[in-house]
Amino acid sequence: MPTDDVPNPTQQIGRLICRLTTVSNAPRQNNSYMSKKLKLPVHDPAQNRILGALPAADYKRLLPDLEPIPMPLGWTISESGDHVNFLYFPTTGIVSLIYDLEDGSSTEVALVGNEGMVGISIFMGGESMPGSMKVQSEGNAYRLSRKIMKREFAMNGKLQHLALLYTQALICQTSQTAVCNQHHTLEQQLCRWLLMSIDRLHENKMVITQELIATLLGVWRESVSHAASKLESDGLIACARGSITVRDRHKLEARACECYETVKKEYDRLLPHPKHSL
Amino acid sequence: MPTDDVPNPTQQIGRLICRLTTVSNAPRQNNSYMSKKLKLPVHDPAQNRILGALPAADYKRLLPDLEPIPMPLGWTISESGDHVNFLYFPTTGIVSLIYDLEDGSSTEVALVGNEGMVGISIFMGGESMPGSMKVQSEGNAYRLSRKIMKREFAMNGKLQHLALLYTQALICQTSQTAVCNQHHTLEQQLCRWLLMSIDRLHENKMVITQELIATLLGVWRESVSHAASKLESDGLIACARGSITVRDRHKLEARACECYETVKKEYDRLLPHPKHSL
DNA sequence: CGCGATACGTTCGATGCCGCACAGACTCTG
DNA sequence: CAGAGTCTGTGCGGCATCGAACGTATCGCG
Repeated sequence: MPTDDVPNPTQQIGRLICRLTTVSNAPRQNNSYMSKKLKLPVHDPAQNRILGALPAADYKRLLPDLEPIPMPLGWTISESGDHVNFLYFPTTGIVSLIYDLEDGSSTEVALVGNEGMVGISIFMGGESMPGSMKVQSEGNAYRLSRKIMKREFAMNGKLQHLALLYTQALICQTSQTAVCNQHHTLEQQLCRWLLMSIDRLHENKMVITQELIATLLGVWRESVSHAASKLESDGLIACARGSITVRDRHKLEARACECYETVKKEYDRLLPHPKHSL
Repeated sequence: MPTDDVPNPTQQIGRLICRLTTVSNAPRQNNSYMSKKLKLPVHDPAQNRILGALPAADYKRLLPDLEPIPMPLGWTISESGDHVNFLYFPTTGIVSLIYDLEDGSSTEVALVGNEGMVGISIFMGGESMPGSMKVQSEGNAYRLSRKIMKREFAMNGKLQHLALLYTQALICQTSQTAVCNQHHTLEQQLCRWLLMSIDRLHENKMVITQELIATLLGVWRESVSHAASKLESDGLIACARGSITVRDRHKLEARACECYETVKKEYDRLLPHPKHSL
C-alpha cells in the first residue's frame, strides 16, 4: 500500500537535496534554495495557485495545517482504490493521473502542476478513485489532511469555490484527452503533452525518458521515438538521454492539435492566474 | 443559440405524444402513460435516482421548483461555451456529453441517464463548459434553475453531497473513456457503449442509427457497420434499420473491454441505487 | 405501387500504429 | 577504462481503422 505515507519522509528530503547537488538539471524556479536560503523558505504554499488565491484570512487559518512534503520522482501518491487521506497542493513538479488496465497498459488522463491539486476525491466525497497518481517530475507540495479539508470545504468559502472550479477544469482536461486519443496522431499528442509539461514546469527542459512518455500516452516507445526524431530534425525539440528540451515553442504549438489550446483556455478562464511576484 | 429554452415548449409535448402513438418503439418503462394515466403522473421526479435519494424534507422543498421538460431526440441542451441556466435531472432517455473538434469530428465523453444530471457547471461554478450536451435517446427530465440550485447547493445538504458524488463518477466515466479510446478495439468499445446504453434505457432495444453511433464513438460509420455485423452474426445483437436490440447481454459483457465493468462498479459504489418501487 | 430518401453492407487501397528485433549510444560503477 | 545497464534510433511485417466508392434494403410519401 504505497499510500500517503511518504517513503522515509526525512530521508526523502536528503535524497532530494542530493539530487539538487548532483544532477545537472535538478533545481527549477526556486534554485535560490542552496545559495540564498535566508531570503525565502524553500517553497511557499502560495506558489500553488489555488492556495495563493485564497483571501488572507483563509490562508492564515490554513497555514498551520499545511504540511510541506517533497514529491520525489516516481512516487505513487495513491494507487487505484486507495483510501485517500490527504489533499496535495503542488508548488513545483508534475503529478500524473493515470488509469491502469488489467493487461498492464495504462494512460495518463490528466497532468497536475502548481495550478491545481491532487486528491479531489477527499472533498468530492468518494474517498477513493479508480486511478492512480504518480509523480512524473519531482517537486514539492503542501498537503492538508482529509479532516481539515472537509472542515474548510463545509465553510462554503473561497477554497470550496476554487476546489470546484479546479475540478471542472480537470474534467475538461480529461475529456479533451479522450477526444485527442481518438482523433489525433501521436505526433500531435506528443506536441500537446510537451507543451502541457513545460507549462507546468515553467522551463523548457524536462527530465523524462521516452519510455515513460510512451507509457503515459499509452503508446509504444518506438512510436514516441519515431515522432520525437521527426520533431528534433525539424528543430522543435532537442532530445538527449533521459531529457527533452523544447527549442521552438511556437512551432510546437502550431504542430500540436487544438486540444492544447482548448484546455489551456479553459484553465485560464476558470482558475486564478499566477501572481507576478512568483 | 440553441440553449436551455426548449424549442416550442408546449408544442414539444404534443410532438412527443405524437411520437408515442405513432412510432412503434416509443414508450419505455412508464408506458402506462396512455392507458393508466390516473395511476401516476407522466413521470415522477423521483425516477431520477439523485432526486429519488433525497430526504423527504429536501425533496418536498425542491418539488415546486422542479420543472418537467421533455427531451426530444436530437435536442442540443447546450452547446460548447453556452451559459448554462438549468440543471437537468433525466427520468428517462439518454443525454450524451460531446466534445467537438474544429474539423467537425467529435467524440462522446460520457453518457447520462436517470442516474445522473446534466449541467454540472452550474454548481461547479464555471457557468459553461467546452462541450455540448445532446439528447441521444428521447425521454423526460426535470430541471432546476441556476438560482435555486445554487441556493440548495449552499445548504451543504444531501443534494450537495449527491451532486459531488455524481460528478466524481462522471470523472471516472470520462477518464475510462480516454483510456478505452487509446487501447481497445472498436468492437470492444461498441460492446461497452451498447451495454451502457441499455443500462440507462432499462430495456434491450435502442432506437439509433449506426451513423450516429459512429459519430459518438468518433469513428467511421463503415467501421461500426463492420463491427455490428460480426456481433450480429454471433447472435449478440440484432440490427434493424435505425435500431439495435441486445439479444445476449451476457456474451456482450464478455466481449466488451473491462472499462464497462470498471465504470459500472464505480457508479454503483458512489451513487444511490434505484429503488425497487420504480 | 413507384419513387426518393435514408440507412446499412461490402469491398479495397492507403495509412498509422503495433510489436518485435537489433544495433548504437550514453551513463554509472568499480 | 572496461563492462553492465539503460536509453534511444531504425527497420519491417502485421493489423486495425481510415476514407472513398458502390450496391442494396427498407421506409415514407404521393
